[in-house]
Amino acid sequence: MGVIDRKRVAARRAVTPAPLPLDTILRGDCIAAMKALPAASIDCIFADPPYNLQLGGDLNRPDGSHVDAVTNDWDKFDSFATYDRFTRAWLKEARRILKPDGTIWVIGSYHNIFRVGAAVQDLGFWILNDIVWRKANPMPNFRGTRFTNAHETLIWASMGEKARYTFNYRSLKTLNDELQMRSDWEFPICGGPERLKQDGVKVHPTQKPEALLYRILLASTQPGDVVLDPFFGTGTTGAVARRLGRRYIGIEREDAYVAAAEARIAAALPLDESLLVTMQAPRNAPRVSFGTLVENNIVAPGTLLTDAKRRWQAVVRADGSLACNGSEGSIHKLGATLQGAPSCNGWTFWHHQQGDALSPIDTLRQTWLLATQP
Amino acid sequence: MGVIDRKRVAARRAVTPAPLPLDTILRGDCIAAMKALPAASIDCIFADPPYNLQLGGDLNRPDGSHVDAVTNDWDKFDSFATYDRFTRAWLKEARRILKPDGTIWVIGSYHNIFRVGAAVQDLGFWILNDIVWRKANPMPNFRGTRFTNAHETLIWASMGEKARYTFNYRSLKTLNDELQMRSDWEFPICGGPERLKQDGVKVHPTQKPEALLYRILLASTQPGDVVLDPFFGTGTTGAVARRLGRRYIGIEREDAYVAAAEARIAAALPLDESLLVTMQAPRNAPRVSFGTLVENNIVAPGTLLTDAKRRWQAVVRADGSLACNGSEGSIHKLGATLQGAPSCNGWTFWHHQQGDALSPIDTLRQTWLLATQP
DNA sequence: ATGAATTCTGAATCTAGGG
DNA sequence: TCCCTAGATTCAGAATTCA
Repeated sequence: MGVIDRKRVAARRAVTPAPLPLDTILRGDCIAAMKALPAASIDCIFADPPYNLQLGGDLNRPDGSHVDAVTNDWDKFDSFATYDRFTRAWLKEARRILKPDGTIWVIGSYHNIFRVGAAVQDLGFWILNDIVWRKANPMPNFRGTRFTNAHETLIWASMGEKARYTFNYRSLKTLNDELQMRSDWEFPICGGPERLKQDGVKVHPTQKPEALLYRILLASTQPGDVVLDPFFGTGTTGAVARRLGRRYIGIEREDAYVAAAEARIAAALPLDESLLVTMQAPRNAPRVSFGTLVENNIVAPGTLLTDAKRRWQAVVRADGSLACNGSEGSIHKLGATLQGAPSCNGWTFWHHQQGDALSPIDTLRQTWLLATQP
Repeated sequence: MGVIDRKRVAARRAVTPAPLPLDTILRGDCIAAMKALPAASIDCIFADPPYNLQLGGDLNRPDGSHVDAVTNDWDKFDSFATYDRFTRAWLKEARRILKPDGTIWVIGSYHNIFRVGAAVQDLGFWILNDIVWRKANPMPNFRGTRFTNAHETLIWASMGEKARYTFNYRSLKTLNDELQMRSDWEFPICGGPERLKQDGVKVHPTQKPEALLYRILLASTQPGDVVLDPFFGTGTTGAVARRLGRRYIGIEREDAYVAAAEARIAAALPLDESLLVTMQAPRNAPRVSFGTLVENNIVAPGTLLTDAKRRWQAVVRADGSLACNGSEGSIHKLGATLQGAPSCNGWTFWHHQQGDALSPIDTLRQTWLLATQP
């Protein structure tokens, strides 16, 4: 449970097993290929499995054997069961190779996403969000028989309820003009120069836009992390991973897709490392205690602090504790006590006189950090 | 498979069985109550079952106030297996009492919707659409640990692949300014005078907005059709059905909810036709973040931006943040920091080289809007 | 009375680290 | 594993209070 900080990220990267086939495309069946990868070795998985049950050619049984051509007459229950077996088989392997603090993304439509989501939960993953990709330019419903199918759904899950995971909250908030990123994302469908074509014909029927993978990888991975895509197709995941300084492993069965993906990724330009520095959460800054400021006489014992509305006034004591009206405690504890609140961030609650105005003591901490950090 | 025309609708209404308890609320367990209804007698079902939220401890806002969460007993289930049994039991009864050309709607969140969707498919329903309700004003993620959970999902299904169903395509297109209605709908959450309160406290923790039911009933029922809601709550379905000239049957266990629903429905007035026109919301221009331009490579990471007088030069980073002389932040924040101003419109402050001249980055946003908007 | 400012609240699987 | 403490964290709209 919780978001991973940088120290921990560095520690876990150091133990990444050596034999991973980094930045390559493994040709073949995704379940067999995943079986050959070491356990707990992957930071993030993005999976775009086949959507439509009637595309029988895309289905394999858990043992790897091919499912014979599905006709229009196939029995409905049987086909759902077949799809479920396939889904649970590849998800199980995905779970085996993910690190304990890794996450998995799966994209789908109403044809398959409910089955995928139930399987994700049944296998012990813990859903963090479902994300809606709103298509800016979806294909209309030509016959006027339903609502325009204008979105697809992504599921984002960690390894379990208590598992840690990476979520670059500050980066995403910055990306969204200082508003929390929501669970509904709008992107155009993949077209224009980005859409891979061969002799004027699109190479892959469901090529995903790079903007979608850009947001996914920026949100849930760190530079250097290993991203696996078991349904690699024409390699959108690999191209974006390379641009963003992440390592990728792709798995793909069709030779034509592999060839297109390799050319495409080779042409993708990695961003300069300095550009991959993103906004960091304050929790990743070194911790400074209030006592440090007192010890260094940034705040002298005897200084009077008040809240923003001057309802309470407390005196700083020699050990960095505060005292007010017979109550005492740390900057946090006393703030909580006085307000009758369960908790309180003392850094922003307590203020000191700064000329005519009041200034939160957090500014003193920032000054101290700037002065002491290299 | 297909949309029902009016003649066929008239024919099927003629054989509606007599003993239906129309426009009443049945008090009790939804499965038992449905068992007492005749088979193939209902035109449409709207179901808002418990979501099985599985909340942890208490949650406080950053200002210390407490979040009033859904802690009701009716939302507690032992396990996924228990929830699945409950779901399949009520869906099975729903299927029995629906007419062959009826449809069912179920709303849920990522906690339960995948299980519901899989059950819907397993029981032989045919999913017509999944619909996303985008909340205009969702509760934020206070801890910064995930994406803001800003939507809920609806499943709309017919009785089978070949089943007929009602879809008022023209009505919905008119409602949507002569554009096909899409699968993503935006409404505010239920609040204001519409939200039922008793002594200042909300009567029901999850009251749905009437606008949502309005669109559902307008899309998938005809005047006079019978709409069943097995989780009636405070009767949003009944109130809207009455306004739109549909008949309703509600099922609800909690006496307090039943009483509130009865009073509410009695006060609901059939809607004047002129009001239908005014209920169309104007489509406001979508907000575009600077990050959108970066994600879509309109502005590449590494691009240099300056202010109009070239006093400062900043580099665009991968998450859409800017960096300049050791300062960093969003286009707005960094502009404010450099100028020592409290705020700054980054769109007009920052410029990029355009031939020999400088051009504000707002022009890039305008170009993007023109290219992506219909 | 009117507008500005402040407060309140909504289906939420909502922390991290050390002892 | 439990307990304790530090301290990081929110958006839109409606309701209410204040000037």
